[in-house]
Amino acid sequence: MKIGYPCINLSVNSGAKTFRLATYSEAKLKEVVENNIFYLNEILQFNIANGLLFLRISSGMIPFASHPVCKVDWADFYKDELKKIGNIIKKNKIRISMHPDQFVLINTPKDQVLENSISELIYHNKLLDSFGLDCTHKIQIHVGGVYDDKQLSIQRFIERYKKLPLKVKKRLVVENDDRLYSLADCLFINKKTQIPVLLDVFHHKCYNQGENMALALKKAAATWSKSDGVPILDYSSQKPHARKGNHIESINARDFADFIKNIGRKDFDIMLEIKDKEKSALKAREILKKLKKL
DNA sequence: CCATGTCAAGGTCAC
DNA sequence: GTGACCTTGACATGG
Repeated sequence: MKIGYPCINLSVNSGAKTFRLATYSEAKLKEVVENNIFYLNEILQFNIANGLLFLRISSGMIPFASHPVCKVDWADFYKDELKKIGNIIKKNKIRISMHPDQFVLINTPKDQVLENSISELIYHNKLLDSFGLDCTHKIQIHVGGVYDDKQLSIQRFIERYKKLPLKVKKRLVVENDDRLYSLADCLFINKKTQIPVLLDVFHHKCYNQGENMALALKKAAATWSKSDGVPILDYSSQKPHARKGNHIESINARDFADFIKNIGRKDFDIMLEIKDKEKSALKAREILKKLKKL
């Protein structure tokens, strides 16, 4: 069982940079990418030192990678640096995931949105390929919008998924959300496409079809094949006194321990979507040690 | 130097 | 109708 956190680390100087489209230049892109690769290594070193073997890499690694303005063959230009990072990841058995932005919607009715989404997915896959990582390193997306007709929108997801490049399909997993598409919806899509279902534990609590957590875990895990690796979970909890769906600032030790008791002997890698990032990830590791899960 | 409006991209819903 | 929210605030202009 690996514990991870998303994109940035608040203990080390994360240092990742981006810039505005208006100031785009090839030189600027190269400067920022070089910077981002350097700081990714800093985060990896922190993780290795602290036993955090799961990491979500920011989609902003290569700014504008999928935008027409970007003519730089960054994968080739930085191939040695990217391979070096990949070797560190592989040597230390770290698992990587990515989560494209909210603009990636393969079930959209709009051609332009679909085109942008596919370009963005190809970029994510290319980055993971550039590290030399296999397809257990996943890209997670949501089903998308409802567009006033949920059944039709699910059907569109299925058809669009089938037409994606093979390598993208092998990396993609679909995640239940907190309002529109539940675990049951994702499982239906899995039946038609075999896409693995990533269970977001918090979203499942927000929106479900009555499956208790133990059953939800079992059903989601069953959609992952050997080549997909250990099933991944996203874990968070409700921020007290905030709007439903807001993520908590720091992990609640008792809730997490209670949750872990549902998983039985099954293995999962857990991504903590919690505001204080690596701090909660370290706490989670301590809790797992006490429960003898590590 | 610092405050703050704005940033490639979508869609939903609480208010 | 607006704005917060979603994996993450950071950039850059104007004062």
